Amino acid sequence: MLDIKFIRENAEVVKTAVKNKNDNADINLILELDEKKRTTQYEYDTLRAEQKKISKQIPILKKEKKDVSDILKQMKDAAQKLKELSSQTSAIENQLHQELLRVPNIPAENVPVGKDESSNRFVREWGEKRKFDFEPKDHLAVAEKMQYLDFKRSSKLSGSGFAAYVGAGARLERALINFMLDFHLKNHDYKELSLPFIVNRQAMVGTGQLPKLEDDMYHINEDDMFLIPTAEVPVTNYFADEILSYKDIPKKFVAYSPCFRREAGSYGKDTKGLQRLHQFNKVEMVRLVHPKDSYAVLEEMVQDAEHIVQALGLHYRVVELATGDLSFASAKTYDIEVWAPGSQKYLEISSISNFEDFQARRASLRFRDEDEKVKYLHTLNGSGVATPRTYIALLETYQLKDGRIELPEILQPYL
RNA sequence: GGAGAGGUGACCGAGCUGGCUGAAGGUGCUCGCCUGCUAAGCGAGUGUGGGGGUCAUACUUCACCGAGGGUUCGAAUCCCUCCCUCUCCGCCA
Repeated sequence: MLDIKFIRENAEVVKTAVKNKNDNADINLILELDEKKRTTQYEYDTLRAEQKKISKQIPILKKEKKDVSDILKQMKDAAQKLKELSSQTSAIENQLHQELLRVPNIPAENVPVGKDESSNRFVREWGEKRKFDFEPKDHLAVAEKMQYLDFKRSSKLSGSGFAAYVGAGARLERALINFMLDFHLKNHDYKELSLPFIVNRQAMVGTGQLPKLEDDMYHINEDDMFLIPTAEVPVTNYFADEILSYKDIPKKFVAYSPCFRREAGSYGKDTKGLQRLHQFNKVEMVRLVHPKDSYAVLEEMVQDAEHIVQALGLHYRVVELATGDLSFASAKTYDIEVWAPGSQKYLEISSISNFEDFQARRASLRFRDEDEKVKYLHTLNGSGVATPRTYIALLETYQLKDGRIELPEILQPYL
């Protein structure tokens, strides 16, 4: 969420940002509601102050045995008027709040402006595309030969968009998760969290999935709860509504979770095999940091994720997202795309974002700084990394001519 | 699911026979004093959010005592609904 004061004073900046993000939030409506809210509230505050003042006199007058029936009568009218004003104010306030929750975060200054991923900026790459002396198969073909996956049977259970990992194939998936968690714990000094995979509405609002992206979330009607689309949600909201001390930060967490996404409106788009699933596993990094550090930390997190891909010996490239490709809540995002030689394309396996104070404001994540002032934290998160597409890259990169695969040494202890 | 207890400021904890309570006391924190250093001690200050006001302070006002309603001139205090925590019982693993 953006600060209403900031919007009030920088309306044009915000409007440009909204446009660059291909969003349609109505800033004029917000300004109007803000104005209206302040007027109504001022009226309420003034009358209420008067009411309190007079109310305080009543017991004193009574003590002096004076007649207060006139005052009481007059106060009754004031009370009625106050009731009206207060419900008016809260109605406006509510509407304003709902509108504010729909305003996207402002892209950071150096983010390339552009309407979609075609404007993304290449940052760097690592390794190179593996060369084969035979025609490399795609991951589905490899998986079939190895009997790692069974989509026919998973669809019997849950329809399309779900995977069944079988035998050594299931083990490889689990190996990846454990390897990545251990790697971050040992080499990057993260603290592991294992949190609920089902969260309430407030948590989803806190990280910015709601209200805009509700259609893409799995909702449990009976309890008004949601299956998490990423561990970012429970982990980031972990300290919601608290005021930490500057001594308590930075926080550095890594968490494994399954991720549930309805992927509404993405039919047929790169959905083959493991590419796009309604349920997949991911190891997520989350940082809660002092505002002055967040951009340095962003760079660090990209490298934390890169180290994983490097350890697996997979060729990848890093791109910086253009404004139009940034997510709703993000101010700046890097993607890591791994090379899948069988499919002959790069697959996004990690998205690392700085949200600045956007999520912190929604979830009320604050800290008391050295100067005693209460400030919003900056939040960041990044995949470290998502398993299905890493799985694809592994199968395709390490396949042998005879159809078997030879996985990197570093995974061996987990297999 | 049933019975009981409870949810108050960064934290702990009073108040809960309605007005003098934004809220005692303590801890923590900040500043000062004291101390050879450390610890202890002494003094002062210290809630969050919004509005008005100011160059900025000052000042002023409103909201907030789990959430939402209600009663009342006036509610942390009374009533209703819901949520959460703890203890016991039941149920399932």
